[in-house]
Amino acid sequence: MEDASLVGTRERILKAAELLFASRGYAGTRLHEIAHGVGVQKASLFHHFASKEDLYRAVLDEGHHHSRVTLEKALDGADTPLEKIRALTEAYVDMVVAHPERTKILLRESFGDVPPGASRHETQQILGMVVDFVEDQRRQTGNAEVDVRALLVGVIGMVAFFFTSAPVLVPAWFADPLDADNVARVKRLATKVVEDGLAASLKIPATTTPTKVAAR
Amino acid sequence: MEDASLVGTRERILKAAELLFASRGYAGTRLHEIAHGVGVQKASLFHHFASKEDLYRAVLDEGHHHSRVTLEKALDGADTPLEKIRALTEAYVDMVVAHPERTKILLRESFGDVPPGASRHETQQILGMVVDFVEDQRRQTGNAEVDVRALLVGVIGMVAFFFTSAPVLVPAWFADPLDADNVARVKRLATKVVEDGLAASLKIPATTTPTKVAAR
DNA sequence: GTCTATATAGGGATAGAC
DNA sequence: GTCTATCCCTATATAGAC
Repeated sequence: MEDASLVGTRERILKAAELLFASRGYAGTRLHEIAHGVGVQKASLFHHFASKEDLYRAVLDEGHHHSRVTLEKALDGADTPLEKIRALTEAYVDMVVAHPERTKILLRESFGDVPPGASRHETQQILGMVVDFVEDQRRQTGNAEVDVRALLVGVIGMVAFFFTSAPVLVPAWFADPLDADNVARVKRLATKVVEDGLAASLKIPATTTPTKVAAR
Repeated sequence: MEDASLVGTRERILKAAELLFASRGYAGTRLHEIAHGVGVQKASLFHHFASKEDLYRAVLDEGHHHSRVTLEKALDGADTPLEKIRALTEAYVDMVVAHPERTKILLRESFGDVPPGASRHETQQILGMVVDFVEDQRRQTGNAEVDVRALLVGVIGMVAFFFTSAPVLVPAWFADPLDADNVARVKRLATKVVEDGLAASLKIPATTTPTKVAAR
């Protein structure tokens, strides 16, 4: 972590923009709010970014890049297929927890909440990467009965929604949704869903003893 | 289903507004688009609703009301606790499938995408109703190890994301996401997650034979 | 109850001094 | 590279005829 005063204005704008785009959406965010968040005048933003749309795309690109790197690293860092899948799942949860705003923006992307010009290309590539890997494994075992895509989409929805939306919807339910307990809880749930879902396909032993969610 | 020409203009406005608010969000939706969807002039909207915000709230209220009625009906229509929980899960999936736009709007609500005045009161009440029921059952078995709230939030995220966001994100993956096959698939996955998650608490036998997702 | 015309405000973007 | 001042457009909302 570097001293905030040492990072360039461009970076501080990106950060403030990410925060606001996440909570208000593209159309709902006002440039003067972003400027205010940075502590600068609205007009100054245009020195760093050509337009609001350009700024949004920069935020989006950063998110895509980070996601891709994180997931690739998880995939490369583990050895066996089972370990890779576990690493992938945990890395995703960790990523969401570490960057809930970014996650929210990517979720918004999946709502069609994007400026006119933007495409879903990047996200599609990243999801494709994950699915390709899992399907590769699946093909080797010859099992065709699991829909990897549906499972992936379901788990993403589960994890992302839990950490980004639940706090807004029912703030009283999870005092601090990002605390270690909750993270562990969701990680366990996600891992279980993934592994049970893929058990038959990947010859993973089903983890399901009737769910005992151990206290921390 | 009534003839479209027989429903009042107010209802047709609500419907067009729901569609647009769902896909573009509150801030991203223009009143003239809604008017165009109805086939009427922009100014005419103000005869039926005092303001854009008022219209949005009406759409939201309708969604809340329908959700509450649907879930209450599912709860009342089943006998044993296990059947009630299954009915609840299936009813939720069916509701999402039948009204993806409404679902998207409620998801947006959980993003904080609401006009200044709105509150999350209604949604909180509905979620509370479900949780209260499940926790009631849980208390009778004395098991304290499952976090019903986390499970509920997770499943909602999984189901809602699958049907509303996945089609936008990766349209190529699910030719028709709302078709019977996909619905069955998700229903099975959701039911499994719920029942495995609650198995220990409700003395439900764990369903987990290593997941075999039967072809239709 | 719907229309045309218009008022008004606010937001994105630019000009140009410093 | 940041500021102040301003342009210009669009979106909500209103007025008032039909």
